Amino acid sequence: MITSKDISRICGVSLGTVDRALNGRPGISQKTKEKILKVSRELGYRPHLAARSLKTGKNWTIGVVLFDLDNHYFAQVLNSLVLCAHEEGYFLHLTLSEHKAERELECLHHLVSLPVDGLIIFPINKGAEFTRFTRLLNVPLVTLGNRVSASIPFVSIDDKLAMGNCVDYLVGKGYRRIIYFSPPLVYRGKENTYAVSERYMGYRHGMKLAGLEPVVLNEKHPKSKILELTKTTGEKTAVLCSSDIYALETLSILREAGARVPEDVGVMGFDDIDFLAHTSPPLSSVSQNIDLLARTCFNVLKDLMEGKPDVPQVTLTDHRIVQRSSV
Amino acid sequence: MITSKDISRICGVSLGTVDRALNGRPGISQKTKEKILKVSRELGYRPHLAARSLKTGKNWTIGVVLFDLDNHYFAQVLNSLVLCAHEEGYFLHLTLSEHKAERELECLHHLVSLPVDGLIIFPINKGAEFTRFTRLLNVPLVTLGNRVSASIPFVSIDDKLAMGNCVDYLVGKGYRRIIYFSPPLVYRGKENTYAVSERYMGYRHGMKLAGLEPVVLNEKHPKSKILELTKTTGEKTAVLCSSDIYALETLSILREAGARVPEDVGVMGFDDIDFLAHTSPPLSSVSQNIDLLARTCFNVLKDLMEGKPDVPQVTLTDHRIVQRSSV
DNA sequence: GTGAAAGCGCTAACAC
DNA sequence: GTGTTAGCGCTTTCAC
Repeated sequence: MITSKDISRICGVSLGTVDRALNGRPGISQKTKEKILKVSRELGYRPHLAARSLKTGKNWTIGVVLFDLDNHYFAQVLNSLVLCAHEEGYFLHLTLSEHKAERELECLHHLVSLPVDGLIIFPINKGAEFTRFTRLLNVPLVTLGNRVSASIPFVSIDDKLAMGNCVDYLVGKGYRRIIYFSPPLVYRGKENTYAVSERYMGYRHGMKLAGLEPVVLNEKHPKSKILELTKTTGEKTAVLCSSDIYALETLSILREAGARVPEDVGVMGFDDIDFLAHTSPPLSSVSQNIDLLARTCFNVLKDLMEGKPDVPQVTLTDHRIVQRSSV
Repeated sequence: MITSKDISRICGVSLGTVDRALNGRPGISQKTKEKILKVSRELGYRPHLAARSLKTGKNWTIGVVLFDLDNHYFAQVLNSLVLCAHEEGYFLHLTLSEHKAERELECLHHLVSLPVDGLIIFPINKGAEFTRFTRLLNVPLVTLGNRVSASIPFVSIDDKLAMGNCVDYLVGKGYRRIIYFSPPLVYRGKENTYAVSERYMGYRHGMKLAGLEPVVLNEKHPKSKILELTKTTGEKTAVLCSSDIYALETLSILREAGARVPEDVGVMGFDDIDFLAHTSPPLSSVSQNIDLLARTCFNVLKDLMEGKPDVPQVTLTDHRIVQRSSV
């Protein structure tokens, strides 16, 4: 690697002069400047960014902690985050917690030690202890999707409202039996399930308003239960899923059992991952405007990094129901 | 942030002693060691990794350049790469080129300047000039999927062989008209389409061996062409796609037109992204064992970083045909 | 307009 | 066993 010291030696000038040329600072003659720039171009000089950061305290790096990229939704979010960050000159350091609470803490510790200028996480930890932990990190941090506490900035769609809208939408389509399919209860209590809970509350609330009886499905192996619950009863029935992943699963189970969607049973997802238009029938879902979500998240983080006062603790972005033909 | 200097001041010892305690080097009494460890634990001391790297020359960071995460296949690869890297103590710096050749060069420049210890890229650039460019970076580099030149290590499945296997498989199933659906020609020439070309050659080769006439489809808006080509002709017909993305598109088009899959037309994908089991009918495809691919890629890079001699320039990992019910 | 020197936080060689 | 020091590559202040 070629350093500014090399340049200074070769050009027969001091380090200060090299810096003036390279970083466009005043106090240098046109002639020496050109010479230095020429030499550094020829030698392919590139500043050692870590060394620069060490000196300036600015890293131009954001640390990201997700649990995994299995769910394409997170991959889409990550994709948008990389792009937003890049527009502002930042780069991303990516870590995955694999749904392990302890691992998430390790990831955060590591990122802070790098160091990074800010953190974006989709947290699985929760509670007062984790809040204290994040405060001790002493790095601007924004949470996505799962809220941790009132003191940690949070960006998401309004999951509760969105799921309530889904219920309204289904009711408007004439459904009277709306079965809610959400993740197994195993995770509850252990993991941060804020988004999951919000969506569930939205469902409960919507059902209450519609005067309908909630029916919840959250087995690990839901096949028999789904088939039992969706047996034709004369009432128009739909399975409303807390995530597209479950909607895909439901669709497979129903198809295998020979049930027609949406004629016999309606199915609706949530998150609107890219593939839904290609299922049969194309799945209706709730779209999150991921670009906006990522941009908002990044902007909040930027405000925090710049020390702006009164950064909102909660920022909710839009959602909309995507009508396809599964309900 | 709390530094080793802080610790040394608080404990009333020198920096050298703090370092001996913190990094388990010999030449320190049990007593002072314990004291230093206790204090640093209490203060939540974390070494400044960038400063350490500046001194040691080892960064424990791998730079990654992908074009995007839209195709879930790349998200899955990235997921596996993060996990492999983590097992060996490495972290990933992620950049996206968005299919822009110039941007890919920028990403590489940036990553090298950070600096990183190694690079994993899914290249869109190609040719001698790019080969020279990567050599000048002077950082161990492994390419995934798209090969650049004989001098740059390359890890992938054997795309040509795999696509040839697909043809054999379809022929074995009685298909006599096998239409190949691959990306629009627009990219050819501009972008590195090594993987795409290999797959295409595998198709041509397989068809030749089977004594069948190749039919290729690569329009940007393939709808009318697909419907025309798959009109029942008495011959058993399948659409073999160069990527699952196209298979999903084909499936949608056929469904919309009322064609039955696989009764009227067979469809087969390539890459086996997670969702295929959930389409209707579930899509047959070629599975890449992504974990193995990622691990292999990382191992090759590790060998390069450790300066091992005779690191293979080409490493091909396994593939297998996943039989579902679309053909 | 240019040079010299200090220092970011860390490690490691050397002195005592 | 412990302290001192130099230096990784960079920026920045101060002196000339």
